[in-house]
Amino acid sequence: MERTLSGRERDDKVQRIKDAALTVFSQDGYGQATIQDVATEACVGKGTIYLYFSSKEELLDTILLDVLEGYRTQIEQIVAEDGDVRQRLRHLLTYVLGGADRRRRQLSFLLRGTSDIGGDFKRQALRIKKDIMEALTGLVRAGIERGEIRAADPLMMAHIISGTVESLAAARLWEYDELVAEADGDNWPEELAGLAVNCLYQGMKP
Amino acid sequence: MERTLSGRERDDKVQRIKDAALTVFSQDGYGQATIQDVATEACVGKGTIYLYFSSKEELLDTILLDVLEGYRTQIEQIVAEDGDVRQRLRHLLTYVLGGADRRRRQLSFLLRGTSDIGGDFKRQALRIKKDIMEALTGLVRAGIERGEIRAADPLMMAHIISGTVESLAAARLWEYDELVAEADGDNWPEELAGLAVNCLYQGMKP
Amino acid sequence: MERTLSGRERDDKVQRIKDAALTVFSQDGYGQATIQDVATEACVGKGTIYLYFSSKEELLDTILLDVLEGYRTQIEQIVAEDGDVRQRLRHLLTYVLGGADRRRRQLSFLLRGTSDIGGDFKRQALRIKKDIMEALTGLVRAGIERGEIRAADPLMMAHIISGTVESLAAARLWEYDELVAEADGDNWPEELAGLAVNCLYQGMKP
Amino acid sequence: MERTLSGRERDDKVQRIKDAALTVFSQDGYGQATIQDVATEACVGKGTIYLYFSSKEELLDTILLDVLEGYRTQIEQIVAEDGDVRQRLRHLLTYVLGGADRRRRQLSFLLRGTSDIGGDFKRQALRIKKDIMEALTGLVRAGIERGEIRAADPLMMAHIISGTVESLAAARLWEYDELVAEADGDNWPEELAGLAVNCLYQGMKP
DNA sequence: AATGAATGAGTATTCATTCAT
DNA sequence: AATGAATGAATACTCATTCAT
Repeated sequence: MERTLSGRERDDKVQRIKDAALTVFSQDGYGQATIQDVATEACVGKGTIYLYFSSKEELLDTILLDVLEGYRTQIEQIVAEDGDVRQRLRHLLTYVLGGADRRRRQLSFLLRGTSDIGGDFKRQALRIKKDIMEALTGLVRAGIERGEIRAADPLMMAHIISGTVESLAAARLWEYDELVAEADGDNWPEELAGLAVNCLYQGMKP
Repeated sequence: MERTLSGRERDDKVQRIKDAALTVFSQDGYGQATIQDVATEACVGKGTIYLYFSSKEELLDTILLDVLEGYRTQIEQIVAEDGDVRQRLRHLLTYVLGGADRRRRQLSFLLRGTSDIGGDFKRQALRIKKDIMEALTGLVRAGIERGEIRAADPLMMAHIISGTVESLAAARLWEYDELVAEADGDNWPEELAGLAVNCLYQGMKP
Repeated sequence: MERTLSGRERDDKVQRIKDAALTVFSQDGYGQATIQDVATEACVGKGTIYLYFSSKEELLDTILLDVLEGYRTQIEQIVAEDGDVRQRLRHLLTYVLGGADRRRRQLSFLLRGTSDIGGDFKRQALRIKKDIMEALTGLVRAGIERGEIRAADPLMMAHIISGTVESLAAARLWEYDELVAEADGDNWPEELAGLAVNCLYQGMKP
Repeated sequence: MERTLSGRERDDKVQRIKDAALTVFSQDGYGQATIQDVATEACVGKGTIYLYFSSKEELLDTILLDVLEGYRTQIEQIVAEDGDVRQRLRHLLTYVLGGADRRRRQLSFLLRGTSDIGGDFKRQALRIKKDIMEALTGLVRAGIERGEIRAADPLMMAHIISGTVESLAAARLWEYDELVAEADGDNWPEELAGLAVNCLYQGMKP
């Protein structure tokens, strides 16, 4: 009867637990959610979770890093695309604003989730944030080199881009303004992304 | 014969408790912080806190709203100033980026920890966020009317402003990039604000 | 301005506090009732109660003893009356069953209140209970001497009397049977008392 | 793979907790007893109690109802016996007065502590008390039909019986009179029961 | 004498974690 | 490997009691 889980089976179970944790934590908040909740959502026993994660906090850290890394990967990929920078920027915004429930849960995590994390993990999270900023800075630099973007402080521009993305994402998540709340066309994320990029490009000067 | 706290005395004590809670919550996170920690920091007994707040969560909600309202008030004030809009924008950024420890604690609070908040409070918090967005939108509209800003979607521009501010503030708080981390002149917030406003105005188009 | 309460004033206040405690304790139970509840009901400050009672428990003990002593006094008085024993028994029952709200609160105390009392007080309470049983025993003995009651164990008869009284009183208090619940004539306590005494006298033998 | 408590195991544990609670509550009173006391007495962890009872109060209610129901069951059984009513009455008294420590604890419980019970539970408790009174009333009616007992108000007679039993039981519990306190023969409960029944039958009339 | 603000000891309750099966 | 019953550390919250005014 003794049997060892194949790597594939193991990975499936771990993923199921992480998905459940993402759902439950983003719904109730890390503090309110219980391990039992996660276990129930994942259709496993409480004890099983401890076979794969040493503590509730490690579970939190893991999925936070997962989400962050997912973003980094995706953003780095978009940044590395061929073609003009403006198009890549539109991709970026479309990616963050689009996506269905699962992405929204992830976003909810990113935008508020750092309240219960320990110092050891914080460093990794900041490392990833830095990576993302660097990717954006690189994108700006590429635009300047290609003559698509005017020569200005690339890091500041990266902040402007990143901040705009996050602000729109938050608005979408909490639904606090019309720009995002009332968007309902089939491809509203793309349209919104286009609008945002236009604004970013032209600046505020008349 | 009687001994009832005057309004002033009462307010002082309440403020002491809120300050202590802000300090402790922003340091350890709401979940980790204990009421005893707050009481010790405020130099009062545990029970005293419950004379003024019905629960730990009410204390959290109260200071979160306080901080948010403080920001709203200040921002609305800056937005209502006379003079050109560009100058007001610089003020705004300087205000958020500047400030000493207390302001940093508040920021840390805003940018972290909405993981443990309940539905009733959430509505108020979003109401305030909306107010802030509306104030910014108004500022953009004023700029357009005055011919200082080109005619574009004011709400999108407000997002760009708000996002930029938050991104820079977060960078300052978590110290994850050089732009902010290495700023050390006497008036770096102002200089950074100026730089940001320039970028915002001119846009990315070459 | 310094002034000492006259004995009369002092007694009034003590009585007000005891009345309030009787009301509150019998309503909510000693465990649930708070000193603040008692103070509010008595229209005094919390601190004032501690001028006259050293602790919540002493307050409980005091009113329990008060109630018990009131019963003892009343019963000893009835037992000492002139005239035939049967008449005195009717008085006794009428006294316990009759009386308005205040008496009911007292009863509620007597019939359930011994759950939270300490050992030191218990002795006094039992002393009084014993006194009451002795008074009843004496009444039976008097009846036997007068030829009104057949010669049998007087203590057992005292138990029968006392038990009957308590059982009817409890039924009235908790309203769990028709005999008492539906009594509503103007002088139902007397009628019920008469019925009980008849039954007690004639016994069950056919 | 699985490990779920069988019904039997579960019942055993629940019973152990209820026994412990009965012991502790009757010793120290509900208010003074702590859940830790009960857990220690039951040789389980504090948390285990909450696996089977949702609160301290539910535990109290449960054992109170258990004890009451035990009495009801036993009394209804005795009442339903064959043979003459007088004999059944003796059984009844012997049952209540006799019994070893466990029964005394139960009695102590019934006669003390209804000071902390809530409204929902109260109804059930009164329902049971009513059932007991009805059983006694039925016994009296049976006696009347059989010609063993004179025709009189059966409910009043039930009160007389019930009151006598309780009065004697209380005397035994608190040991406040000689009738019960000095009883020490091997079968004193039966003798006392016989004496009581004699008195009840013959009445007080000479 | 009277008061009620302040206090902290005391406790019910929760829940992450363990471990026998 | 998987489970969930058992556990007790940890903590929010209550309230009797004190004491400055």
